[in-house]
Formats: sequence, structure tokens, C-alpha cells
Amino acid sequence: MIDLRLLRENPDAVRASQRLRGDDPALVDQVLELEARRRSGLTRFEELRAEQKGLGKQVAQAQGDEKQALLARGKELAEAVKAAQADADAAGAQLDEVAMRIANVVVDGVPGGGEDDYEVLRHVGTPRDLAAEYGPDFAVRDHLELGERLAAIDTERGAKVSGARFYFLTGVGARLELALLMAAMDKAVAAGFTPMITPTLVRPEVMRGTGFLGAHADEVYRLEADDLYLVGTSEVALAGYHADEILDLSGGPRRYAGWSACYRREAGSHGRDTRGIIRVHQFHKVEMFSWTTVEDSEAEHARLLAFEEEMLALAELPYRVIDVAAGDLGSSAARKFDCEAWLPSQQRWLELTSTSNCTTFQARRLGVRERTGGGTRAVATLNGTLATTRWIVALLENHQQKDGSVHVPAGLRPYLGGLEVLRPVGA
RNA sequence: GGAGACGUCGCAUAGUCAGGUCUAGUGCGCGGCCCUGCUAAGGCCGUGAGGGGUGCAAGCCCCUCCGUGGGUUCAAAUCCCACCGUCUCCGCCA
Repeated sequence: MIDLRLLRENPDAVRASQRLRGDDPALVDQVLELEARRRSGLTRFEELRAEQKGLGKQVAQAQGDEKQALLARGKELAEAVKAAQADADAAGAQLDEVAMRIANVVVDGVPGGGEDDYEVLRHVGTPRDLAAEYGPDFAVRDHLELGERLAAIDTERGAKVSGARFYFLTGVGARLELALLMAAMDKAVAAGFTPMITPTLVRPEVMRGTGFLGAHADEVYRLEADDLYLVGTSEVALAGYHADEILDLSGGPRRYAGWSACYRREAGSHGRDTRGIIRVHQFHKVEMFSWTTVEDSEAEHARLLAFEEEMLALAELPYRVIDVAAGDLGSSAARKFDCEAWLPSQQRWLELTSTSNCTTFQARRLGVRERTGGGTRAVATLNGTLATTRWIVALLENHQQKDGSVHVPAGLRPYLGGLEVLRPVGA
């Protein structure tokens, strides 16, 4: 939810943000007009209501004819109050409807434009030249081929049991996922995050409050019979965790690391990434979530990005960091950095982590505040990925060896009983 | 699945049966000041959230919120309905 006070006091900043995102700046003026209307309606209601309350006290003490007269006046007032309230409510509903369509104000420095207008901030590590290492005849194996040889991934039976975009992680595949997630959790705990295992079914209010029922409502599974939603990330549950609370952030950010299954319908991506486990309906993820003051949010964003990069270093993956363009941020984020690992089989970059600074946008809708000298104000929320099932894709492909075995990064070995190499089964 | 109890401004609780002086009382906690050479104990004052008006400002005034949403009434914490949540007992399953 956009800050109406900011919008009133500095409409140009919001208009500029809208333009950078490719959204309509005229919405700002609509909101200003509707807000003025709601306020005048509210004032009328409050005046009438004050009179009604005063009258109630007189009625209680009056007798006889005087009382009858007051009751008659009261009846009139009751109707006027009801009408004024209906007016004010209607104006408020219109205001909300339009205000909801305004996305968060982007942070200074975010590149303008859409999906392809990201800015590459840096490259870390160098993608291997497999042809140089193993000879020009070497055929790069993709993660599914590698995974099947290792008896680690079974998409055929996943489809048999649950349909397209489902899979079994088997044997060393299952262990590899647990290793990645455990390593992520350990890293988070060391950095002061509170580990959390979160609900994956949430109420409609929570799903709406976190902004996932907006433009991307199609992506979300809904359980009709129980009116619950399956989360696409533990961010949903973690954001809802402190809903309607006043937090004390004087001791620094509140940091949580959520471990959960994630569910996505992938409604708009028919035909994309259909092979293997790049794009699936269900996966696991360890997600960082921070509550900070607005002033500290950009610094915290840099810290979350740094934690992600530490995990990528632990997995020994070559990657690049991009500053996502304004038009591709989604409504809640004011800035977003993605880390993309190299995908040898497709000679392209694949998103492994994404960290967003939502400033006060999400917290305002969720009613999460902090105390200040005068009163309270909305806090900032940030989130970022530490590990997901998808990391297995990058791990297998980047660490493949000539014979189809896979090198295990030193940082993951403690979580795999010391395994240094994953070897094909039955070969 | 069946039966019942409950949900009040951080926590605990009064108020609900008999609607109007509830402008929601009290205790604890918290903050300030006072007393006391330290400490213990004590005294006084203040202390929920959201919104609006007014003022240079300290402040003052008004409205909303008693789990949520409806309804009855001149008037609802209080009466009625639905929903959500918590607890107890019974049944069933593990």
C-alpha cells in the first residue's frame, strides 16, 4: 500500500516512480482527488455523529414531552448519520481501489524500463570452458541427464504420480537438497537469523496482505473447500507473522530464515523450461526475511545480497548480479537484486536468488509498525533467497565431470557425510 | 463429528444477566518527578491504536476501534445473527 501522506506531500516523487516503472502517473492525481472527497465526507459524518452522541445523553435524562421531541430528533439524526457514513465508506472504498493500483516508489538508482533493461552490477567467478577441459567432442550434459545418471532426479515418475512439472528427488538427489538447505540455514543462523519452519497454507487476508493476490493471482494455488492458499514462498507466512504488531527495532533488524515448501501454478509459462526441475510446481526454499527501519533498509538490502553471494561462493558457482529494472519489480519491491548462475547446457544465466527491499509498502498493508518519539510508523520489510531446489540444477551442471560424475563443493561436504564426488549409478 | 465455556486499551482483570453517569474502572508492568546519604519500601503524575481539525509551538478539540462482519435501537462492550480464534469434555483416527 502506497503511503498516502507521501503521495499528498510529494506527489512528484510518486509520479516519477510511476513513469520509471512504465505505469500511469495520472493515478496519483486520481488518488489525490478521491482522498480529498473521502476526507470531506468523513468530516460531515463526524460532525453528525458528535451531535448524535450528545443527544443520546440528553435523552437519558429527559422526561415526558421533552423526551419525545428528543427521540424524534434522534430518529432524524440516525438516518443522517447512516447516510453520511455510507458516503464516506463509498469514497474510501474508491480511494483504496485506485491507491492499490499504485506500486511502491522505487529507490533512487533503479534502472528504468522493463524485463530486459536490468543493469549487470558484476560477474563473480568464471564459467568453465568444458570444451577446453574435456575436448571439443565433449557433449555437455544438462542437469536432468546428470541427475538421472546419478539416480538423483526422477521426473517420469513425478509426472506419473502428480503430473507435469513434478519430480522425485531420490537418493543422493534428496540428500543434495537437504545439504543445500541445511547449509543455508546454518549460514542464516550464524548471521543472526531466527530459523523458522512456516505454515504453507495461509488465509486469504495474509495472502492478500503480502500482495500476492494482485497481478499474479493466477500463480497461486487455492484450496476451494477450505478457503486457504498454498504459499509460493515462506515470505508470505513470515510477513504475516508480525501482522498488526508494533515492533521494537532499537536493537537492530529482526531477522528470520524460513524453511518451507513452495507451490506455484506456473500458469503463464506453458512450454517454458519444461525439461528437468528448473521450473516446477513444488520445491523447497530457505528464505531470509528482515524487518528494519526505513533508514536501515538499503543497508540491510546490501547485507541480504552479501549473504546470498556467500551461499553462491559456498556452492562454488559462477554468477552475475543484476539490478532489476523498475518495470519488472512487482508492486511491492522498491528495488530488487537477482543473482543468476551460469547454466552450461543452455549457455545462459539462471536466477538462483532474488532479494527485494519492499521499504514500508508491505508493512503498511500488514499493519506492522515501530515506535518513534511521537507515535508509530510503518517499518520496512526485505526478503531474499538463500537456497532452493533449483540450485541443484546449477550445481550438477557446473560441477559435472567428463564421466558424468559431479564434484561436490567443499562447503557442502559436511552435509553429505563427506562425499567429494557424486558418481553415476550402475555405470 | 457432538456438547459446552470464553474472546475488553502490553499482561491480568471489572463491566455484559437488568442498553444511557463507560469520557471503558482497577492491579501489574512501563515512564517522569518527589522522598530516602546506598538499598528496601513509599508518595504524586502520566501511560493503547488509527484518523481528522486547530495552533509557530507545548497543547487543545472531535471521530473510530471492547475478536471480525452484519443487524435491532434515539442510543450497543452490553441485545440478536453469522464468521474467526482459544479452551474443556465426549466420540473417531493416529
